[in-house]
Amino acid sequence: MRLDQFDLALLEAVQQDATISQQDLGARVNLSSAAVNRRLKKMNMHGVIRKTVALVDPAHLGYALTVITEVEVESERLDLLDAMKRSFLACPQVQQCYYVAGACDFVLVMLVRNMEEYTQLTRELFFESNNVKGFKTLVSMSNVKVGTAVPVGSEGH
Amino acid sequence: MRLDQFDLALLEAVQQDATISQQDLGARVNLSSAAVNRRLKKMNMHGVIRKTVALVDPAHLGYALTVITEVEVESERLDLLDAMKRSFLACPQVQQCYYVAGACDFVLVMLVRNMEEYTQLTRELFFESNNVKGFKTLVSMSNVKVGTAVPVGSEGH
DNA sequence: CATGAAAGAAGCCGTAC
DNA sequence: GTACGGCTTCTTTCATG
Repeated sequence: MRLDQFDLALLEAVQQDATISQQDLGARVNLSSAAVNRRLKKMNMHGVIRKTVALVDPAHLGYALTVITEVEVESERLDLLDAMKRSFLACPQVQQCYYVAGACDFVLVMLVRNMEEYTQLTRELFFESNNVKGFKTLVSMSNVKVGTAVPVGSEGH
Repeated sequence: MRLDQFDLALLEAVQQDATISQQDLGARVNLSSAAVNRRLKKMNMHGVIRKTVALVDPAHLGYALTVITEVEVESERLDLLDAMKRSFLACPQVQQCYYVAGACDFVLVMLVRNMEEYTQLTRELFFESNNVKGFKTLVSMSNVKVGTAVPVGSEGH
């Protein structure tokens, strides 16, 4: 799908705040509310906009700790990797999981209430998998930036 | 702010899809649309819901690569660290940045169009800071999970 | 104090131009 | 692309347990 300057301007706006009314969006990008409606609907259908969600502050739900875990696997056998991926996907505390090339194999970003909860999770996710050679834990002291906005237009030099 | 079962059920729903109408939400949790409206407004004001945003598919904007970078700093002097944090915050390709305890000091999750863009960013962010001892690059081969939903209720173990 | 019902305001979205 | 109009959704008020 081809995106013009109007689409990009709309994407930039709704990535910051999806509650802005379509006529306010129109005023911002110089378009009628009907045109805004059509463009947003199109981008939703084409998957440019994956979904619209509320972002919840983890602290208000007791999730005080962000932990990053680098996991090294024993075997790269596809069925074993898939089983691991599935267990990471199913775990609600796992916010993100990347399968990476490099020194380790998986990088996980997790949200936990306390260290006990993390310890418990490492048992479930790593020890019980029987395919984890080792893992390294990095505890976040400061979540400097936790963003969701994809760069739009010419921001990225 | 104290959250009851209704609030938690609403949070769980709007974290998945914030476009559901308030009366549909009400039907789901057994509450009138007016009550849903009041509760959502309250949680917005108290910061339990930080914001509501559209999630954009990076691939549709040409951002094909996810790169994780572990940065080791030269000096832990506060003013130098702050300057680094600011530069990470200001960089739109940096999706997340954590200041961590452990083997390295910063973990960055970045979204780039290609390796050239990443190389260019490492120059701007790391070499020009004059406070980076070294960094390790992990390229994601598969974004297994990139979620935003904070666990709610008894999902956690 | 939070709820549900109902009325008024605001926003969405199809049709026409 | 814009302008209009019906229809849905939101939001406030008010009486109630």
